[in-house]
Amino acid sequence: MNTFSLTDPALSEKVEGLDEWESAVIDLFLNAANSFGLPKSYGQIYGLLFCRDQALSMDEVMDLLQISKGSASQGLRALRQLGAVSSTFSPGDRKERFVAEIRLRKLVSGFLREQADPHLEKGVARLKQIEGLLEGSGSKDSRIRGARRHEILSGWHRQMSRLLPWVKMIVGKSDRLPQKNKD
Amino acid sequence: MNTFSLTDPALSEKVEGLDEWESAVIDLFLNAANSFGLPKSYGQIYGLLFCRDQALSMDEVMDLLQISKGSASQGLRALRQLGAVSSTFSPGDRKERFVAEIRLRKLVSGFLREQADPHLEKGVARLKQIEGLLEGSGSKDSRIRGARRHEILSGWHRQMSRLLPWVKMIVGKSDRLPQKNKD
DNA sequence: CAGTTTGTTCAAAAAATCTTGAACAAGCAT
DNA sequence: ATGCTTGTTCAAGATTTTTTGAACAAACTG
Repeated sequence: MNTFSLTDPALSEKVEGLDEWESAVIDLFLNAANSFGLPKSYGQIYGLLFCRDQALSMDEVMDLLQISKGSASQGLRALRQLGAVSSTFSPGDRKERFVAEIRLRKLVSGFLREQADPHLEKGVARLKQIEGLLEGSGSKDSRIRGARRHEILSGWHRQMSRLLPWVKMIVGKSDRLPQKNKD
Repeated sequence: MNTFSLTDPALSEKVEGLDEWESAVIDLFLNAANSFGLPKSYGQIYGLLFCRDQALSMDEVMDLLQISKGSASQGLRALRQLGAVSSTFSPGDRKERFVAEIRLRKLVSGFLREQADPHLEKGVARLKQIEGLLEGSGSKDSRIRGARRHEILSGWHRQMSRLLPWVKMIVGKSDRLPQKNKD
């Protein structure tokens, strides 16, 4: 299936199957991933797939981005978990192939589902823990102050919980004016 | 003004001026800071100030959290920059004292202003750069594909730009029903 | 079944990030 | 001015996170 030998010396300079604009897009996503708290390699992988029309195999991702097997494997898995890439098995080929999800709404809601929602849930637990600690030690003054803070945090939690669904709705809906989109 | 000597040996065990619930709240913010991509110490500092009614000096922050001068100084400066803490100079005292901003809307809008807005601006530059690169090298096919991707990215940028104002509005407004708030 | 191909895992190396503390600057008080 | 207090800076050290690649498992192939 592979038409050239794995040890072909002519291959050593075959790097850079990327157009300039593709490198720029990949770099853009690298930076974006960084500021979302995701590893740079995730951004690179997503960026590469975003640029391409056809699905790429893990090998191709490794070659084009010059990253290790481990990074490619872990990155693709995490991106699929986030809903940012999906994979297909073309029949008659054992390779799994990957494409980027390009609907912003899907990306955002996947990100929120995986990152924000868990934090909100842990928040509930934390608030209960603090509530418990309030009975314990400390002066009466401190306990009153603690109760106030607990209320504030509960309010924040409530507001954030209400915000997230709005975000999911607003993004991908082109404001609120109905407008053709191919979603 | 300071009633005890700086070298008072009785002070060496005076650590832990924190109630249990305060430690829990500080830990909560430590984790929150982490997931927002901010250093843990920023979270600790904010958490401590959040717990307290009176403004604290940098020294007090250092002592109570057991962090270094450098961390305290940088953390407080960054938090002020984010609008998460504000400082006052009480007359007759040379120390600067800090309090936490507890209005969620202020916190969110400060965060967005400092973190999201700059990225959107850099995004514009990046898009223009890609646009330029599209003229350059690559097959005609590639250039068409690149132009498509550029459109998609522009659309995303537009949507994110529209989203942020909504977030700033929704948070702190208790849904959209008018309701008394002391902002 | 032995040999391939494909993908995962994880411990160790590399890289990025955060923290520390000593040196420094600025301003007040004596 | 001299000494004290307060706060900043930044290079070096500590810590955390990410990447690598070799060993492994699974599934197909001939």
